[in-house]
Amino acid sequence: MKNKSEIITAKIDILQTVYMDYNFTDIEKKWQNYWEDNKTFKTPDDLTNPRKCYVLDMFPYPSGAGLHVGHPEGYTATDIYSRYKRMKGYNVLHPMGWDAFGLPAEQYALQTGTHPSITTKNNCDTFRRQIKELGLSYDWGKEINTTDPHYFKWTQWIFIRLFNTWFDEKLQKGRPISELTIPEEISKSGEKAVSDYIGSKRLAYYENAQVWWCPSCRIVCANEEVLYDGSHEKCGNKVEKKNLKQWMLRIPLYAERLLSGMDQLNWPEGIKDMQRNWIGRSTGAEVDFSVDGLNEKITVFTTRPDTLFGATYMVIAPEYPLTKLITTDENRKAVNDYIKAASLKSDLDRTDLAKEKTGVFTGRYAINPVNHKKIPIWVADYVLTGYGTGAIMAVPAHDTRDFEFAEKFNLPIVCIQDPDVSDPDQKKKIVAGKECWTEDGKYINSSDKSTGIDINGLSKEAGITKITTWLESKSIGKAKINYKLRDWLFSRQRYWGEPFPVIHWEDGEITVLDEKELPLLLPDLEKYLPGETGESPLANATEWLSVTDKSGRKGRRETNTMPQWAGSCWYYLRFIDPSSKHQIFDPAKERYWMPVDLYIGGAEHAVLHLLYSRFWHKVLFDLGIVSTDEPYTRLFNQGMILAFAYENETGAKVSADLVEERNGKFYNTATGTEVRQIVAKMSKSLKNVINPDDVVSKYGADSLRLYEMFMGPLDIIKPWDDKGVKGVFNFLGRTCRFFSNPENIISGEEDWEISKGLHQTIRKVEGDIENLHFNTAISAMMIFLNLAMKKGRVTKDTASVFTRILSPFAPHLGEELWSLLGNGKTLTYEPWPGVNEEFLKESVFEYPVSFNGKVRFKLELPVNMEKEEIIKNVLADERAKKWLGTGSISNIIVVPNRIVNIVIKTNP
RNA sequence: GCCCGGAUGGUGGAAUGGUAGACACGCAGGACUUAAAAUCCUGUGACCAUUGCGGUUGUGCGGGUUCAAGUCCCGCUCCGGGUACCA
Repeated sequence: MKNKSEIITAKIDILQTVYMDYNFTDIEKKWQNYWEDNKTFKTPDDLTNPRKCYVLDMFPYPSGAGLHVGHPEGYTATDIYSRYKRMKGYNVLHPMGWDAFGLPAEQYALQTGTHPSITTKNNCDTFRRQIKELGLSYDWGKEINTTDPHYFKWTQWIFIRLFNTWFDEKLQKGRPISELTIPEEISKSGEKAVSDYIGSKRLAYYENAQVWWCPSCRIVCANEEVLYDGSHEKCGNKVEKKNLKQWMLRIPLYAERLLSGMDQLNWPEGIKDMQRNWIGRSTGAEVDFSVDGLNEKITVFTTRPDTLFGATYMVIAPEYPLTKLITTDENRKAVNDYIKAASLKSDLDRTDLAKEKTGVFTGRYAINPVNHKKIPIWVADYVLTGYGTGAIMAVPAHDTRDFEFAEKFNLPIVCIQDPDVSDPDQKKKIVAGKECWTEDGKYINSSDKSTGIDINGLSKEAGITKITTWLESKSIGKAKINYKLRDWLFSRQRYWGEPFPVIHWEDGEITVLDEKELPLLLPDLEKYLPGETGESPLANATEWLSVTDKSGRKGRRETNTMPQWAGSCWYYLRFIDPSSKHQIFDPAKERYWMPVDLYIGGAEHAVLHLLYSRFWHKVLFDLGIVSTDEPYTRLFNQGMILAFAYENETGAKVSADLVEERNGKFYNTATGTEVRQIVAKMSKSLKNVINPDDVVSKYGADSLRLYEMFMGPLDIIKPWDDKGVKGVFNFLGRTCRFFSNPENIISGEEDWEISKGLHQTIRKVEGDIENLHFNTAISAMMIFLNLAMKKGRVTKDTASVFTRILSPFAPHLGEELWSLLGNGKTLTYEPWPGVNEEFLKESVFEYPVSFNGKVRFKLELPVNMEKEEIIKNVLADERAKKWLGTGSISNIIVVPNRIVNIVIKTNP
């Protein structure tokens, strides 16, 4: 028997467990289990629904560190969008998988002997668990893993297609190699010439390439990975140049298609610009300079052939093929030393404007075709082999870096453009070649009797046209479009990557495997260490390596593996039909789901991944394998999430666990000195890494999701602030307590103000989801909750509507409230509430009345009032008289339902 | 150097050329509590005035367009990211 007070306490306890507490841990577990058991997010098989939406995340590399708070940012955004689209009646494809080849698993294998596949599996398990705990609505039946042979079989299959495709420049289209016409003079020259010709057309080719080699990682680095100081981005050690046989892909052939395809895409303009700049199209001309005393010519690319008369010297890159031939004996040692020194510098280092120009004279001269003048040929490392022809003509009078070089080495400077400057002294200096003039001007000093060309007095456009036509007529030059984009180096000397389905035969022939032989599996190895010479670890797999064909010809498998890009170039296609055994995917499904409607990921992939992926997609499109020309219709880049970090007066970083806050200031607990709070990338060394697991256990997954969306616009860089999580946690707690309390839910007619607020909220949230403005959507829901709490009660219909619009953001709480409202099953497929315009109509508007642009008072008037009436009412107001004072009205602006502005002229 | 972003209270941020600072954090005060936490209520750009009404100023800096500018234009500064002596 209990006494009275005990009974009361017990009652309160029950009430609290029923509706007073926001018990997120139980709620989230319960609904995650429900979704899993009921396969709630299984992708619909019905391909007749015309409304489809393919929502894709950039799939993660499953690192050993587990999920980072940066991951859920994009994942939550796509999840909200997916859940919203389901409620809008769309068939939604929203998958997740693992980009699991890569260096860390291999390095771990080197250290411990653990096979990378084991490490990878463990990491994937951790990632999957963490992602599931966030309540993300992925169809786990569509999970893929790039290291799974069922997956990389098709990566190899695509490689074979790249190998067997050539680009028809006339049609601007990739075509099967069997459709390549061999020119007669080539077929006459024998089998070798024919196969060389075919090889020169394939999109994938094998060639000796000079590459950056990191001796520490024993890996070739892409140019993009070499840092300013010549060190490797990944490990920080110095890299060096090395010649290795490499697989290359001819991506520049698709430059025009990659450029024009972007016009119709709904991508951020900044990202499109970055891709355009990376492709780097420039129009100009190629001009041949003959070399004095040798039967050779050097071709240069220039965007300004009109400045040929100002070309007073020529520069070739140290790696230029003719450098040795051109160099005279007396200059040979200096040139050789220079080439050696240049080979140790990174491109960034070589091309840094702030650095002192270096170069050596070859001892040889070239002939300027416009005036037959002899101009010296220099070698300088600021000219790169990768761009243009690896040789330039220098016009020092009108190019600052050529000018600097010419001044330093005392080379002639000839001004050929009339400078448009008012200062006569400055003009004199420029014309005399003592100062550089980089703007345009009418040509001077630009004619020659011996060649008959004269462009003096012409403007830039006319000059370019005239010179180019003249060069073409003399067959010493031609108009040319040049691209910055280079062939893509597509092989790595690694173990943990897709093996190339390629055999090198003893007679020199290179063949690809037959489709039936795929997948070509990785051999099991005991040693994962690559050779010091640049040999891949696969060279250790002696049994796997050697092959013999039917006629007894011996061959060796390719030992390079594909880069990590390979698997991520086409994964969005496999998600469509991941278990397909005998084809890459079912074409009917591909036609239904493609293109990807929304693709969200980090801006760090703005260029490389997205460009490579678009390139593969276009090849597959040309071959009729996919049905769309572009893979991703709409792209969005989330901004990085940073964290607070601390530094002392000298700028030295202080570990976050050594910092305490007192009265808004921060102190180093070890030294007692004050430190400054800054915002920096999360890193182990700063001890400012936020683990999503900790946030989930403290506040719940819904709070983590909501906070990541509430922090600010999705695309900006923003710092994580633990205090901020409390704000959204409070909101969810209030929501839970308010809507789960039966006393607050009434039947009958809804209060007009609440209805109005509710429909405003539906409209705002809907528009904001479409535009990915999740922060303001959440704020709109907070405003509604504040209103509802002020009013104290809402109808069941209102509760039902609010629960549904909240559910894409906080799905666990959404489901819980939905079931408390008496619904038996998930709200995933419940219809998105419609907006009733009746509630949004206003009868009055509170006009801000301003005088000379400054708002002075407010006046409520009917919305449909005529302008004249409004003016009359405003001027009749006592307060207007005060602000008019003694001034006279010169104008009155009335913007209906917006503002009234009275312009006053002050009387003296 | 060039390209792309960005700069709004103590903090994160809001604002179709039309009331700057929504929403939230933090802070201050109050209620509840033995107390604390939690929760709820009120206030909160700065300056001046204050009994009350209120006034001045304010979106990195300097100009401009406009009846009206955080927003558009021109010129800068600083910060972040990318990066090719790109000929």
